[in-house]
Amino acid sequence: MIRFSKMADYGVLLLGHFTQNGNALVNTAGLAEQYHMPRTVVANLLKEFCKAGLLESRRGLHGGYRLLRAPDDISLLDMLSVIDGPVQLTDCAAEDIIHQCDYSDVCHSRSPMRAVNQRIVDFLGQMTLSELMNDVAPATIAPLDTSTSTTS
Amino acid sequence: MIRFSKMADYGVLLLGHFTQNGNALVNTAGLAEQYHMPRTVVANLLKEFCKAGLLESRRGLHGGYRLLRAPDDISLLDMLSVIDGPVQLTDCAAEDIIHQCDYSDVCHSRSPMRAVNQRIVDFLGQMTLSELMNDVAPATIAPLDTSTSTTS
DNA sequence: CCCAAAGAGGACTAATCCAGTGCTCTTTCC
DNA sequence: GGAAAGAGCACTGGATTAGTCCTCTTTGGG
Ligand code: FES
Ligand code: FES
Repeated sequence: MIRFSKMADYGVLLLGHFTQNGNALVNTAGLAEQYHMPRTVVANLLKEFCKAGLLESRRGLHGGYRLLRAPDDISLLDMLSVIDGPVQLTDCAAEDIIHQCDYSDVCHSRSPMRAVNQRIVDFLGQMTLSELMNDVAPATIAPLDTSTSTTS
Repeated sequence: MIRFSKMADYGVLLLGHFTQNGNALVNTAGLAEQYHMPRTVVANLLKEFCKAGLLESRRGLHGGYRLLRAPDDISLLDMLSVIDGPVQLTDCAAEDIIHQCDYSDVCHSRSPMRAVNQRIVDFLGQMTLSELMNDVAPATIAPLDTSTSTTS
């Protein structure tokens, strides 16, 4: 089954919460209780988002987290990248891979696969946190264009 | 890292090979050698594709596999489904899930997430094996449409 | 001034999943 | 009848992931 990690699910849920709280500070314990998730898991996730610059934190008594960027300036890709790392559907899908993989001599789909990967990355990058919370329908992903070359 | 399984990579590579061989029978040992993959792995993959109706097999001496459907009638989604199972980016992304997940009471992104999932499924479903072998550029994935509802 | 509440930063563990292996059975051809 | 090839499983070792735990720092309040 092709799936984001469970942590990513949690992460989206939690970040979603911050869009509903203005810029008030929200603490780990409260979130863990409200979303019935393990406290430690929530703590780890928020720490990661904080390091990645999606949230800002306030330590000490009455501390907590709040969004650092606007909900429509945070993409699904941003969130996923923090937790699941880059979208790299196949080994040689990474944009910056120059050195060929073990199968480059016999593989004829390197370039199309990279293009597929890029389409999905772009799509996830266009999907914002606000849209995720607003029940909108995502755009469709256009099929491959068999004559134009839009990627490297 | 968000990734298809390694087996899926192998699978695409192998199916790709069949597009270049007309309808000649190709056997496991030969493929394994040519693609320097473990014989057992190739065998397992081809068996799966065969069960799924993408390949047909001929047993016995001089047996082997060949494509059962035309290369432009086999989508990337077909191949991935056989090996990695359904694309279900989050637990509640499955189309047929009626019963709500553990977080449905606090989650506001169920519907958009399912739509995201569906867009990706559609995209993978449009990508054919021929296109994968022809170095074409995949279509773009259009951004979310915030007014129209194109999904359930 | 000291304590409690909260985040920071790691390391760690248990359980799950996946890639790869192995074996036996059946089919087919010569 | 024997060898080559696929069918059908069940299994294992290693990697990955979910979740835990502990200690340190920061902050505010009494
Ligand atoms: S699998 Fe790496 S070049 Fe195709
Ligand atoms: S996570 Fe299941 S309803 Fe949103």
